[in-house]
Amino acid sequence: MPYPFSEIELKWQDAWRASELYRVQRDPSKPKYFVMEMFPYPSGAGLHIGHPLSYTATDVTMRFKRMQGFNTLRTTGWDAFGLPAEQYAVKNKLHPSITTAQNIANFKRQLEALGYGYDWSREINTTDPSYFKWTQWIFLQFYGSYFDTAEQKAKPIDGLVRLIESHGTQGLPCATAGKPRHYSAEEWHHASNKQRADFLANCRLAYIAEAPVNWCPELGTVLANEEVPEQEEKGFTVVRRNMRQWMLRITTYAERLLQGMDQLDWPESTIEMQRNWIGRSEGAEIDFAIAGHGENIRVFTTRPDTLFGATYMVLAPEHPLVARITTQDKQSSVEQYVDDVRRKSDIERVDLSRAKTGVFTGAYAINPATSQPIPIWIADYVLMTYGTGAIMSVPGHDERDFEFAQAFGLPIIRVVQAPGVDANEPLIRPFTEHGVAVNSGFFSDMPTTQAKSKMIEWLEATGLGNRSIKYKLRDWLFSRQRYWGEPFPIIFVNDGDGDYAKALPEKLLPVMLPQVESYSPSGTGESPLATISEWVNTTDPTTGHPARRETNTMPQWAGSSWYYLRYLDPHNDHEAVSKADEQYWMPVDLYIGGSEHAVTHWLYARFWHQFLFDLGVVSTREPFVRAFHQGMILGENGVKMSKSLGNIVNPDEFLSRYGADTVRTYILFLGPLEGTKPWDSQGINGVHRFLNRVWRLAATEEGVTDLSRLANASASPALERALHQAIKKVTEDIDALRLNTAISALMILMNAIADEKAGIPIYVFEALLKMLSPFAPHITEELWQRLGHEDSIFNAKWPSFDEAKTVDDVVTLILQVNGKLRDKLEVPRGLSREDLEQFARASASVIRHTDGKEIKKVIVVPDKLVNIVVG
RNA sequence: GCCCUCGUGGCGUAAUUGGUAGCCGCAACGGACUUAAAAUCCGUUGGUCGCAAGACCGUGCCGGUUCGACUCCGGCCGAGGGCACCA
Repeated sequence: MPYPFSEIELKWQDAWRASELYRVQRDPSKPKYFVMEMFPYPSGAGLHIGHPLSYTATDVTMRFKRMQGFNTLRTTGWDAFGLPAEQYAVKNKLHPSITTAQNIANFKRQLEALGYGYDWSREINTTDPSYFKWTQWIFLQFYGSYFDTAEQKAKPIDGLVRLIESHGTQGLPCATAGKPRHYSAEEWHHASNKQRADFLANCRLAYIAEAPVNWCPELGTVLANEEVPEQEEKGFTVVRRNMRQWMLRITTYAERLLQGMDQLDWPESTIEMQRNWIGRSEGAEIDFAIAGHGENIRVFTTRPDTLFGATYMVLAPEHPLVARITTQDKQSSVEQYVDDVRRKSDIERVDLSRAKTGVFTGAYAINPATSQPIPIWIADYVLMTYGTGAIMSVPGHDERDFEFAQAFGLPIIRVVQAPGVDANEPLIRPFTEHGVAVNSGFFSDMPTTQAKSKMIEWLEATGLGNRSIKYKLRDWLFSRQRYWGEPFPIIFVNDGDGDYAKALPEKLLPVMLPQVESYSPSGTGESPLATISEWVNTTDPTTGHPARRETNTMPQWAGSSWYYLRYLDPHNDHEAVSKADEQYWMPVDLYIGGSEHAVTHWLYARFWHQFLFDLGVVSTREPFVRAFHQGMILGENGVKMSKSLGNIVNPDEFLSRYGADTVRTYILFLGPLEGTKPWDSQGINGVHRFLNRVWRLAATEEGVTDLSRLANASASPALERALHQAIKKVTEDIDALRLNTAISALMILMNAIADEKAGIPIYVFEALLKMLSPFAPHITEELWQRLGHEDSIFNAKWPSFDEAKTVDDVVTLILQVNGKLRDKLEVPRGLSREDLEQFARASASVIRHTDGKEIKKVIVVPDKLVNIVVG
């Protein structure tokens, strides 16, 4: 009969709730530890077995750190805006806040049943107006800021306005979108509100742009990326269509986001992924004159050393110069091509297997190195969104250019020599690696690295170009055409001059979602909010002019990009987080989340945090010093759990059969936290047996306390050693999140206790309980109480170990001949090399294998092994 | 195509980071207890050969470095994840 877990677990969950055991406050006398997991989206399906993996890992860490004397903060909340609630609302005409509240209640019940030590007084909910008020507030800060390119930080836009008032808009130290028209100080003075607003819109870190969305004409709605395949399967068409969107200028932080990762204790693969996502490239921008035009084409290249090999140029079809340089006779073919490209879907465009396409514009540029005319083509393999939207093509040393040149019979010349290849031999494939420059005028014979920097020097000296760094990272599309999201605190004012965007004053936050009749899409692609004219039409609260509200809503990322800060001060109604709380608790010491958030969520949150750092809202440059990805738990058949495969593991079943302590411990025992591993419903027996064995050390199966096995004595040397080894291993393993081996170490200690013939020393048993308590909090708290303790085990001190007591004074000496194991010997620790060698030579087995052979060498590793090498 | 991670018993895994491969569990088998079953406890369990002592093989495959390689290096095969014409 198993121990009475259900009774015990309910008892302690109630007791902890009543005593507010996990409620924490700032306490400058103690070091803090702030641990968190990715907060959940409260879906209608409830928890599945994957959720408790990261939650239990953080719970273990919290309890462990707490017992080590840290003031530990752990809480949770709800990432509750988002699509499923909205879709449910569309179907059932029920406000999403109602289903959200139901789902949260259900999730919370399940989390409590698992015995997690959350400080529920800090629970947050992204859809709560008291929360999203501050999400909107942060958006207003983005809107009210520009990025100072000289100081590499965000600053209030008011400062920029003062600069413009005195100096005009030329040469502002400010990252802008596009090429805005310029104003002198004088012109600015006379400009209209709209003109000023339009200019400043280009400088703000939150700005409006036309950006492509997934438009589904049949449904009359815009689809999220993850909805596209689903709807296409149903036979609906999805096309790219430009719509007015809010963007966040994350690109200005590219360099800082890159450099900030240097000090982070994050999975190497995640840092690598963020690095690739940011995609920094060093190179040069070079101007090519267009023959017969006054204008230049500016290109970006990472291989300026190959300039002599540029035999043609390619512009992106969307490049603004295309229309101007195309010659009369090429007009129709160019227009046809541009049109074709626009029609092509994303999937088609990124299909790498398809042959290169493009057309000649009829125009020529002058290669500034060779002074030779080279044809200008347009092709869709050049993207308008990267670099300058134009390239110099060096077919000899670039895969794509080579392919294109072959397809259209363009000249291919060699300007970088591969080792051991004749400089004049024709290229049969592009040589893209580094080598030595050839056929490159006075750059010839230089190794690639040197040729690059010399070429840049030459370009800068002649004014033809300059050193340049580009990033793949794009600005963040920050709006959705949906109902269930944070409304933007923005209105479009019409003061007779035309519409322009304007921030609502802070005191009008939060901007609430209106009640609507229908949550269905408006049909025009706009959000359902656009259909509510009494909400949309308003007046500018400062001037009284008529105005319209922004009808887009924020994406789900908005609320999750800063929630960790709100945990620190969740009820503050006059600031997002107080300075005192932020300075005490930040940074997050450990953040456990799935790898699906490795780039997006963690990059976005870092961006917001760095921005808030510039504003002085937070005092750390990075939010999460240590991050960790839990792996995935697969179904019993070893494949990903899914509804359609019917292999979803429901934790409720195991909770009722084995109890929360067993489920918690087993889920971590399954394997390394970061690994992907299948669920095995048989294996849980082992952990359950282990907890039962612990229970029976101090109680009967029926639940009656029985301390007869315990004794107020000291442990045998073997048990004493096992104890100190276990403390060492469990302590180090929990710190390193090797939770599976920590549990295994506890089982080994349990086995050693079982082997103890005399009474089990109480201090050994108590140490076992303390070390087990982060994993199995209920059973250990219960036994702790039965031992006579009045205070919670989680207020007890984590056991410490004595390194000297972890080692035996006898070691197993390994005897090898030619590296092969031949004998083992128990010998006292600390023998000299000579003594060890003597033991080895005396071994019968060693003698048998060395007999009659010449001993060439003897390797002795003290306290470990002797290896005799014979010829 | 490029980048990253990983390949160990029937299964999940472990191995002080170059020094006994298989710890801890699951499953299986044998035994004790029981009228019986469950639970519990004790034992066996990488493979081949052998009565045994023991020998040989064995960490995806091939090669290298080393007295010694799951661990380091090179090449290949396989699985998973990320990126995707980024000049």
